[in-house]
Amino acid sequence: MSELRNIKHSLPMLLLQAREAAMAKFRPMLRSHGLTEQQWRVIRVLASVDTMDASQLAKTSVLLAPSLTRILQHLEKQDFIRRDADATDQRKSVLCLTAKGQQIYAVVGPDSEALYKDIEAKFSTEKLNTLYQLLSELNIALNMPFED
Amino acid sequence: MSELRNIKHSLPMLLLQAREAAMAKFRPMLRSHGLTEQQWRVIRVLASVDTMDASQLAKTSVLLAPSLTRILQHLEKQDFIRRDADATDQRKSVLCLTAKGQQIYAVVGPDSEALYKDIEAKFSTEKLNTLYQLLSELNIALNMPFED
DNA sequence: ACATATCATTTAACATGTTAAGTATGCCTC
DNA sequence: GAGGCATACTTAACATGTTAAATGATATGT
Repeated sequence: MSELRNIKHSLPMLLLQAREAAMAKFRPMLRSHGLTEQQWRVIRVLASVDTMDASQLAKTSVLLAPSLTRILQHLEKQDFIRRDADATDQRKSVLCLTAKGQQIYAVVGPDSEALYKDIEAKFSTEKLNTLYQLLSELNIALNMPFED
Repeated sequence: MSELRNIKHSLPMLLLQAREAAMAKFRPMLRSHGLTEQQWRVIRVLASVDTMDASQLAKTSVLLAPSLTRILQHLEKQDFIRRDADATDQRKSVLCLTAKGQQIYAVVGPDSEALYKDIEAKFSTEKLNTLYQLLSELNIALNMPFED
């Protein structure tokens, strides 16, 4: 009935579908551990760094600040993370995993890794590497300040 | 502090970041027309087909059924869409754009197309085509029933 | 026809996404 | 050192994401 760009050639739609396909098995796995996808992202980032302030954590885990606020409240209540005041800037919260947080990371990590391996088994390593490269380049290109 | 897969090599994370980058300018544009990203997806799909039932609409616009239910209620209240009963199956709703729906599609469409052109200007057509191809292949590969 | 399973959609409940506004702290300059 | 601006969150309000369960209609087997 209409022209315009076919939805199959819409980059955001293809990215969305691809992500859904890639995540499909992750969510049930995480749910079986009582975690959401986003909570796991936060735990995973904190597991890789010892300590991080909330702003950086939001960027690294690709969450907006209001979402992160709620997720941290949740994780703190469950004793997976701890927040300390920054010594030199009272505005900042410094987050880290508790022992319990490190423990669940150790439990969920292998399940997560296994699912990544499944993906790699279904799609050639070469194509996957090309895809990584292109997505990285796209991220850089689109974040260029031209025409902003 | 820990090993495991670097978050920069996580396919779902790269796809999420790429999508965020690609969508960044779309949301403010759509908002200026009073639409959300998801509402626009529904309108756009309906504009391309005359008529579609809700299940197909959900698949095509990459929305889960409960989300689509709410979005359709919203769009119906604003008189952008109309729902009719399916003649042969009372369970189905058949959706279509109203005149007002077609009108907003005609208004927003060009703005949307302009933003796609911006993306294409920042990333070579060749790379974009490779990316489309790889994403399509990934979608197919990941939806294979092996190991399900 | 009847029981049963399946399908299409909706509702419910809770978590997150998104934008705007609020609060508190730090920085900077006059 | 008071005002003004920026930064680091937090809150609020509404929309969507996600899973489970409910509802109603249809297909299927006996």
